Amino acid sequence: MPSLTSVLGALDPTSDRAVFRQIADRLREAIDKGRFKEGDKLPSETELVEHFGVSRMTVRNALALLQQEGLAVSEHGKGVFVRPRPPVRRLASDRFARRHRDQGKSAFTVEAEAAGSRPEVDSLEVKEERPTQDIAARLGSPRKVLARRRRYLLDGRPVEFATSYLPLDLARDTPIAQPNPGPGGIYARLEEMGHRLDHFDEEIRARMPSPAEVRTLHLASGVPVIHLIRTAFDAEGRAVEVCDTVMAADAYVLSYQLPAT
Amino acid sequence: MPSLTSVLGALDPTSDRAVFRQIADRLREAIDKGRFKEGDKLPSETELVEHFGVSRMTVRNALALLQQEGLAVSEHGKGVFVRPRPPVRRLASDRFARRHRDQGKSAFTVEAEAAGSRPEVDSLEVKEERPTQDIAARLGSPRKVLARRRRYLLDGRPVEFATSYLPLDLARDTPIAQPNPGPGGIYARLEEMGHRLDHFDEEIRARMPSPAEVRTLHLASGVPVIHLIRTAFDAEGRAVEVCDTVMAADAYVLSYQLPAT
DNA sequence: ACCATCTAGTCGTCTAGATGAGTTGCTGCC
DNA sequence: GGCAGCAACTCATCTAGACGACTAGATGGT
Repeated sequence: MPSLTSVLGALDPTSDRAVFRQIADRLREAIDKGRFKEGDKLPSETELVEHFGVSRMTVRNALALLQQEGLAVSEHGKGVFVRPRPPVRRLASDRFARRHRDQGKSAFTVEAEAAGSRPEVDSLEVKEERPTQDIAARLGSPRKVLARRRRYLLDGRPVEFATSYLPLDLARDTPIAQPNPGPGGIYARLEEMGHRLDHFDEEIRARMPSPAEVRTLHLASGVPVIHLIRTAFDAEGRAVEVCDTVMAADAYVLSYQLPAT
Repeated sequence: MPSLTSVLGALDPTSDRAVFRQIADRLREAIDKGRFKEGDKLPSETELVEHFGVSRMTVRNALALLQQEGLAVSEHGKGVFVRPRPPVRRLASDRFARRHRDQGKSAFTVEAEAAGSRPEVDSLEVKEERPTQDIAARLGSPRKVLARRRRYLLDGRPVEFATSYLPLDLARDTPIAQPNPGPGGIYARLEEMGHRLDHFDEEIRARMPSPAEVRTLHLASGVPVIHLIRTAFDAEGRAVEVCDTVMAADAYVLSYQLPAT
């Protein structure tokens, strides 16, 4: 067990950089250099207080900084740990290709099982609603919409929360209004109903999660979300579905292939 | 001027929710309801201390929470303000289409001026380097690469930092190795040199910024970054360029159009 | 009119404690 | 051996106060 001094060094009293930032710097360096690896426990607050000769609030400020940066997570009663990087799921831009729609399982399930993970879907809710202004504008201002909400989990960890909106006049009394819309999902049903899909628009934003999103996705502090809004258009140019997805950013890499036209 | 009580209400002493979280909840509600608008000053720490009857650290914890959520920013000596949402720049998936490459200006400059903003590019650096393992793998393991670094600003605000990597054997002694590669940028030069571009791969991640990125992009706390890695392939399937871009997430919406094949 | 200075108000940093609550492992009883 | 309970350690929350640094407006002199 190397001494704390050899791992963290000491503070520079002549520096005008705040002490808690210097402590965070030392810890960050140690993590970057591999002195602490993913999942390792960092020195306890008490140990850092004694090592650097500062008060506990100063040490806590330093640790809070690392958590905001997404480098560390604290666990009450246990310690502060280097944040483990969960395996990421790669979303290819052809994930809605027709050739992926023939199977009975959802794209999420197929991909997850192929990657050796245990997929789950919960919070399934299907209901009719008045659309928000934004959703209504994207769908051509329907009075009401069908909303399909669900949460996706990998190996028990929630990673994504999605809501699909469809104009109610289009979805009412169809399999799309059922909790399970059948093989190939709602896109297969839409095509069967004569809405041949032409293209999708996807808008991507990144931001910090709301408190509700932190609860739903069990997000550690320092983990942003990716907010993806996809609109599906049929061959007549009508927007037939808007899917609003919030993803834990540490669980995803989005991948797009663009032709160089 | 409405009283603080009418805007913020009081705490619930029977709740087991931490006091600083309750204070943050009250402030967040007030912001959501429009009682405080973008750019408005929140009550000072002293005012909140007196209103809620708690110590200053408790109030500061509450305000820190709002800043982590990206809802507020503090300004030393002035106060804590509801974070203004800067106008976002939308990046379309056809932004590298040939038809956009004819003009003398860069895509960034043209788009920014069209949107009425004042674009700048700085930190221009062009040099030869040994590639990192990741870049090397994407480019077919060249021994050395040409790296082109630049930072983009809109109306004086830095919004994006990008580095392009090209295999050195391909870029050496060409206009691409010049600070200004000429009209249409390096993609026009690559095509002139016989590398007809075929397609781009883009990988998108979101995460919290490193301290270096906070400095380079002047990021407020609670603002994540979007990390985009684009690889350009020529008609022979060779990777001719990798562009590594870090964007302030509050300044961008990425937009992709996907065919429903 | 201009500018330097003062001052009140603001957030930033740090100290030194107290109490509470979750986790873990040990100890001693059965 | 098994288990209940205790002790030690962890982070979470909160208090009360001190000093520093930055901002902006008021003051007053040139």
